[in-house]
Amino acid sequence: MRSSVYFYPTLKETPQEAQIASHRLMVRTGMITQVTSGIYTWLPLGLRVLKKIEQIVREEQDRAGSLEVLMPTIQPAELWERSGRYHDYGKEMLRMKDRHEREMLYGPTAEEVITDIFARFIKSYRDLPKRFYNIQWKFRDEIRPRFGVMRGREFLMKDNYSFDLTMEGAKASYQAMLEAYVRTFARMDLTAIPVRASSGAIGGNLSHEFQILAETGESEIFYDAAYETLDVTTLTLDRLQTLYAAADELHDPKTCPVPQERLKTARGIEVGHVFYFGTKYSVPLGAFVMDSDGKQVPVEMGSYGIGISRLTAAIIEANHDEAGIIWPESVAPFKVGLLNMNVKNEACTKLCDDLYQKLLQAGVEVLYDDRDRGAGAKFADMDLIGLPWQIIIGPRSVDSKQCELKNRRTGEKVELSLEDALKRVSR
RNA sequence: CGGGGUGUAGCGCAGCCUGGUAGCGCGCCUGGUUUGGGUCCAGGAUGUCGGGGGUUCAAAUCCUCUCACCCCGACCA
Repeated sequence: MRSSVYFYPTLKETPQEAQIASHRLMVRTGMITQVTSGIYTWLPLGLRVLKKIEQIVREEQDRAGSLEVLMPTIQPAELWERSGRYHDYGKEMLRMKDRHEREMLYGPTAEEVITDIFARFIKSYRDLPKRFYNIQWKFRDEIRPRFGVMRGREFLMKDNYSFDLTMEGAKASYQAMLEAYVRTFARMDLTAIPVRASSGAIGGNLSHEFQILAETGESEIFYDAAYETLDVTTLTLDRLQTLYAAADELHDPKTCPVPQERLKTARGIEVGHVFYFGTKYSVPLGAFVMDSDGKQVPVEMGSYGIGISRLTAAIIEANHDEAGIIWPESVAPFKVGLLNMNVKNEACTKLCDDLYQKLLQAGVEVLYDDRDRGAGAKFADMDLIGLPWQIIIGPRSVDSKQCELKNRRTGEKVELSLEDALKRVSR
């Protein structure tokens, strides 16, 4: 993509409403722009990141044996009256009426819709287990939206719902999701620790939140120091249940089993939440199957959320410096920034254009800064946007046939041939 | 919802106390200059001063109502 035709309105100054690093940087890089409180437009650069995160989440959900569906953003109140949540949910639910005066709502979550679908189509234990997920915009009319997309009112969430015949089956689903989550976050270079949590409005009795440790996290968490040396890739539910980690609302110093010297405290950003809630929805919404004895039994359910739009902000919180964002390669909007130091120098521009074409042919996602701007402005913009690699070509490259390759994270710069730079970023 | 704050050019802000021609920096446009860390020079454009009502000869400024946004808290994926 050429900068001259792309759209990423970068700002030198920080808009006053942006208080935390991720919000500041998302606005300054032109990833998002606010429409009204807690509601944002995703501009091209931000949307690329959002889609990459979404795709990683999707791949890991698929790998875990879940089936993607797409449920609507608007739901009828009637469904929620059946589950009993229409009145319980309170003001956080955005309600509206259609032209026939029927009560509708902008879905804050989708237990009712998916459970109803299950109930209508699945009748036998032989069809279990089943897990359905969808990646869709949700709306919760937060009391106080803040921190940009970290706590927006409209947000993109992956929500997965598991249906099992037995509680043991439900625990296996829960375990599968735990594993999927660990893999998902690891692919974004994030370490998210699962902590015990209250199950809130969704209800149930087994629940973990995935927290990314960050200064600006909204919740305080308490955890066993053993977490710090934990190999999350082999984490099982049983092992997890022996470890102590709790968010502030569940932590009680009097009953905490961890000795003081091993108890750690930190702030965390909740990026995922897993629940087991048994038959809370299957009974009222009629999600019963016939078991092998010919009896109708309600299915055991769980639900599993990942805040995709929030993850964008959380990744930035965990990956930035004074100059700007430092994207992990897996979610970077482009892998490489190509900087033409002097667009009026024809030989220099030809070198850049040629390398740009080769990068495209090699399938490398590249943002080519071909604008007629000062060198300093280009460096500053590129550091701000935080693409993992920068290839810098100037008039001096014309004779030397060398360019500079800079690693945004380490700041390391090396002089090398154009061919070697191409090879280096193509792998 | 309680407490606090802010609305003046696209962005960041000054002006308001003490009423009298609406300003600065960045950005934007034109021309030139510069081109390896936000070049420099000259010229230029851009405002329902959040909105309504009031006081006054005169309101960005005073009074009043209202709207929006932000921060702290309670709440929460």
